[in-house]
Amino acid sequence: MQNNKSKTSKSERTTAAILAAAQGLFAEVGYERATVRDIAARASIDPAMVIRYFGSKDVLFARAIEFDLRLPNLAQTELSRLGDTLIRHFLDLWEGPTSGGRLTILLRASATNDEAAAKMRKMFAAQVLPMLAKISDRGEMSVRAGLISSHLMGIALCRYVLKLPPVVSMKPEQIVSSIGPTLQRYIVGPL
Amino acid sequence: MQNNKSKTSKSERTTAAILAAAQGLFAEVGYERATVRDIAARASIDPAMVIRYFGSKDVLFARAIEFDLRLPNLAQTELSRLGDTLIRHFLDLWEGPTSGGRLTILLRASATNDEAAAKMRKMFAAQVLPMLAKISDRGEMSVRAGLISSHLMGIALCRYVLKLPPVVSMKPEQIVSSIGPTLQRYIVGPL
DNA sequence: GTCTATAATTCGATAGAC
DNA sequence: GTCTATCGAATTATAGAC
Repeated sequence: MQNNKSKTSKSERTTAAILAAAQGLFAEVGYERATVRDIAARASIDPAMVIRYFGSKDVLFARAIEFDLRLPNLAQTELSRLGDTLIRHFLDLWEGPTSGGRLTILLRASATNDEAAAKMRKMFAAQVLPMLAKISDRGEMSVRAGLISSHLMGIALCRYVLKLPPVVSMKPEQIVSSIGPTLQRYIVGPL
Repeated sequence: MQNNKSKTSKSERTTAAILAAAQGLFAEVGYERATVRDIAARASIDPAMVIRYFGSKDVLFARAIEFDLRLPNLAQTELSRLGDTLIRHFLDLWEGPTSGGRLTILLRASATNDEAAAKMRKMFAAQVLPMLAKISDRGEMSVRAGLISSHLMGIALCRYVLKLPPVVSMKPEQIVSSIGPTLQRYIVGPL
């Protein structure tokens, strides 16, 4: 009959619903506490369908954290505003609708799941390091990248996972003006 | 017969062995993946003894993360060296034999376990905030504490949990000289 | 494609012999 | 105090009816 209003088949919509439900639950409670049953319930389908469509919980998890970072092109950024641009982009990433949830999943999981921690290290080596290497040829760029990543990951941890009150209630602009200068120094200043 | 070479009873030694094994496993794989059976195996005792001595896995976990922070007395520190002193003490704490393991347990677990996350928030409110309040009456001390905590937690996460190569291989003195000035600004500088 | 029923493990926790 | 045996609940995953 083909009387669906969209071009997506029912199975495609079901798959998407499962994935969305899984991302939500993984982000909220982590890998181990997010059961297949709970994911199915949130997607309003049968638990058996989750396995049917994805094969296993492990595969579903791998799919849920699958994405690329889309870092900003700092090569086109005014030299004096590198720090500001970096932290602003970071906040947009985490608080945007697309990747925010997946990043929270990954961060939460990487504390106990080695597959997730490995993905973190891989993203660092494959994306963060090259991005910084492009804008500066100062020495010890990997150390600089480490310092920057540490600060940014700490913000994400306190704001989105631990929910430390003062960090949660800070407005994005306040974060930018406070942390931007620090990142600026880590990029081009003295160590 | 009382022919033990030490004054500690066997039950006390067993309890200590269980607690040590639990701390090790909790630190390595987190709360959910550390099973009572594995903990017992590491302590070379029967799984039933774990429950007998501690009542439940939850209680055992609570005992494993039980400690106080012993923060430095910054009130006696030269004003210009507050940042240095803070990061140096932080590193000593994490890399020392006494509390390092427990802190790793707590950090790892707090990503997925709400009890652990609540303890983190409690430690922040009960110890970190008052410490900073003592040395400065500038405005927005809770924001300053949040910035400092974010950076420090990020270092711990990248160095002891995610094991990001450049952060792991940094020497303590390099961390102090890089991050000290940042913390100094977060304590007494402009936001 | 969907769901019921259940297999196969694994978990924390308990009962009771010794 | 210690260990064997096991319970009951929860988990992922599968088989098969519809």
